[in-house]
Amino acid sequence: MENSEIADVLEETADLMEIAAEDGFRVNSYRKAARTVKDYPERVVDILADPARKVTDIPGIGKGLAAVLAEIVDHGSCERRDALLQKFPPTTLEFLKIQGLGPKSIALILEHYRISTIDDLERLAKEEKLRVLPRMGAKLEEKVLRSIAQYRMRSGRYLLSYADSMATELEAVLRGDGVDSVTPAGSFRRGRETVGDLDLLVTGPEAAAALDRFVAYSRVEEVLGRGENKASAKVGREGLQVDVRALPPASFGTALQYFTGSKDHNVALRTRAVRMGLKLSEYGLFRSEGAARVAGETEAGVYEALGLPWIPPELRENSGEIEAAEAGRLPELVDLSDMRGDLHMHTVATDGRGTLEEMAAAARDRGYRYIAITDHSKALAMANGLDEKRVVAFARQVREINRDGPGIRIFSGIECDILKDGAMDLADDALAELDLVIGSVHSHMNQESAEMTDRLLRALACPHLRVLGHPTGRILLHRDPFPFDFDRVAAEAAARGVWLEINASPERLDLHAPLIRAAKAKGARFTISTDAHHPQQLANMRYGVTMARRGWLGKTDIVNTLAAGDFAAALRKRL
DNA sequence: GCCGTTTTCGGCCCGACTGTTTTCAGTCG
Repeated sequence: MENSEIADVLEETADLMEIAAEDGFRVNSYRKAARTVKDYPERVVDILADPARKVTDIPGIGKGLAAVLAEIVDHGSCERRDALLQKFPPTTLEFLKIQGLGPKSIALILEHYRISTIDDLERLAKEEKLRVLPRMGAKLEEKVLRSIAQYRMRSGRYLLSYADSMATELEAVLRGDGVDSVTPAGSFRRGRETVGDLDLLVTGPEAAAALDRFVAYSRVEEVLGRGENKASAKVGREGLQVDVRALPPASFGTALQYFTGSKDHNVALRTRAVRMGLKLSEYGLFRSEGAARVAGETEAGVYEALGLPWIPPELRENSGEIEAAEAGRLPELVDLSDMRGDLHMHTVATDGRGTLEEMAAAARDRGYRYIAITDHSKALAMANGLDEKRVVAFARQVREINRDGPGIRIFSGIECDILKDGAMDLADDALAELDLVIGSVHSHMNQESAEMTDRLLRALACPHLRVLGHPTGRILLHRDPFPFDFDRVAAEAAARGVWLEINASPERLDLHAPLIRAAKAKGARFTISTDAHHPQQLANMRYGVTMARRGWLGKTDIVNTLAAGDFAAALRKRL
């Protein structure tokens, strides 16, 4: 059983407990455990199976949840969940996804009506049967019907790149006379690979007017709320929820800190503030006694007043960053400007849209010193993948181009399929002709964990392999990572000098933060590459850098920050 | 249910907005 499946069961149990009006703090413990388990670099199953290990060493897992984890691993559920499911059928959990309905309202509805599906709920609202319940009225029925329509239309999460373009679009709408700044916050600012909504902070004497422009914007589909200081709306055909807040300059720093989150990071900071005799809210940092303001104008000032250096948003997940900040051991994070080359891209030779020359020119324009052209191998027949003969010809072509001085160093490469049994898709002597071999899994992704682990370990043993491409194979919002023993593979890659790719394609962003940190702990080194299929997609590098930052990586962890000569030297010597 | 530089018991972050109400509970972030 994978950690993500365990996390799902915990999360579902928490939902049920909440509807059953169980103690909120206990519910919170389950939710926290779900998050921790989901991101934990090791499989909980393996820890439970190892008599020398204790799951209670995982933060947030105590005696009670340890027993629950054992139950879940043992038979897919736990006693508490089973009991609650007797009262609340699993389909009623979907009601929580309907905006406007929380656990209290759902419990109330279920108390009065025997319904179990969203369709039932819709019928109740249409027949005006909700308004007879206490604290419910016509407005709520309308809202429920609208939310149900939206629920049926989409998954509720959006790619980081989509939020990015929306933020840019709305910044232009919000700017105007008397608006000093428009700043995105939230999970977007932390660089999460998907976001649920977008938070924009506006300051300036005419910030209220910016709210007016926002709710009147032509691409706003539905206004969810409009108060003095805040407006919320669904924007665009996809219905991304955007919250815009107008702020006074005196509290901009605390507001930016607060709305950037994460929730867990904020809770930890507030707890720290309380211990120091302070109170932190989005309006400022105050003394508990007398309420004198201590900080608030700048984010750095807030952290400073709490005895900490400023913490980069990408690290704010309450996963050790506060402790590291306190000890003066925050990492010096890699920056987009550190990148010297892009090592994974495709051309018209296979399924790319640009020629080799166009890709090289676009890379040169970005200021890169080198690139690797890495088209597909023959197993991807659909993409017209290269066979041995074409590989040899391609390597020769690149040598000739480099002799002509193209203004950027070009390395000949391949994204070679790792076949079902872990063999490489191309013969050794063909691979030996190339400067850079990336190995990637594109097929048979439903193998059992043990089989996939063996497959990857065998691939790592290929002496020509230099990079493991998009290591987990996930496609965001579409395909889960394939299961394998990541720690073992990362350790083996480190031992053999194979670099792990951080694939910057917005649909992949693979590896992601928890795995990057786990791999670094095993001694792994990394590449960040775009997997571009079009010259414009080279710009996606920034998302890959964001993932690396979220994984606490510095410049020295990433080989394509090396100068061209040093990188070429690193290519030649594999351990 | 977790956790401990005030603690093994008693805390656990804080506030805006909405709708349904005549003072506030529920939802949301």
